[in-house]
Amino acid sequence: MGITRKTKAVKKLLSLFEPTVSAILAVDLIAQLKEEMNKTTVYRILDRLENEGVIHSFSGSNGLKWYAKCTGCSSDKHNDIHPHFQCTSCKKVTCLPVEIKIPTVKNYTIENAAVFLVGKCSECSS
Amino acid sequence: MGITRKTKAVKKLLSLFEPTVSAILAVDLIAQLKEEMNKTTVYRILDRLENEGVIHSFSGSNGLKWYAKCTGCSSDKHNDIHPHFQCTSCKKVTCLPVEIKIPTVKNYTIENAAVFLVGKCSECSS
DNA sequence: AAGCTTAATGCAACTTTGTTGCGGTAAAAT
DNA sequence: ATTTTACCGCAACAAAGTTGCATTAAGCTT
Repeated sequence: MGITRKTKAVKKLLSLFEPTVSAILAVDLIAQLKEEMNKTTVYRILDRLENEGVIHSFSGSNGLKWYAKCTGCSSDKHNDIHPHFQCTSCKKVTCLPVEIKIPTVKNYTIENAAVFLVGKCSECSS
Repeated sequence: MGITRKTKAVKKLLSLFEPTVSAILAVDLIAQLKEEMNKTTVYRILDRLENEGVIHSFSGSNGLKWYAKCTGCSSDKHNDIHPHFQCTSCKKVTCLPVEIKIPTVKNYTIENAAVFLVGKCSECSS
């Protein structure tokens, strides 16, 4: 199976998620870490961390992959049914700590929901 | 500016959206039309039709682009704040005619929402 | 119906994101 | 210290989508 070791690369990558509640584009991570590690390594570490419930991923409206820290996730269950919000001004994406009410729809059994919201954050709307 | 002409290619492409309420992957359209038109043409027609409010697009959880017929859209305003649903069995994606209640979140002005639901459709859950 | 104007198309080459295979490296375990 | 095995870098690849440019064909005009 494989156990994720806390290598330098893993620690470095995790540190980038620390100072912020924002999500980060996989592509941006790769650009930011270009001097320190290979893009293949970045993708593989992200995969592993996601499987362990440390981070979670989602797709933005343009199809690019975002990653963000998890709160209360494990390898068994990903607790990422919260909306993700992107500000049209600063382009930042954040996880909103809001409970999403999944609608019940006749003839459909809904098991999961991904909600991507777009608008203005408080810093940009002032 | 450019006006979309009803060429053979456009008619053919539109006909594929007629018999169904399902969304179609751009990639599948290209594969299906391989003998009749170039993939560049497919992408360009899809772009034009979306700008005119005839179809709308969204990204699936894997980042691939889906297209579906619009109901009540114009070039000015896209009325696509409805959830999209993908069945985990048959993989089909459909537009759900349900009003989504966009949550109000402190410090955020929400202007648009993309909701992607996953589960089982009625045909597959029986 | 012939000619003209311009949108639409095909093709090839390219860009970007993400993946895979494999040889080499380094972290743990013994 | 040696062995085991996870991890990493590199290069090559794959797939989705875009761009430039020459050619074709709609739709007007007359």
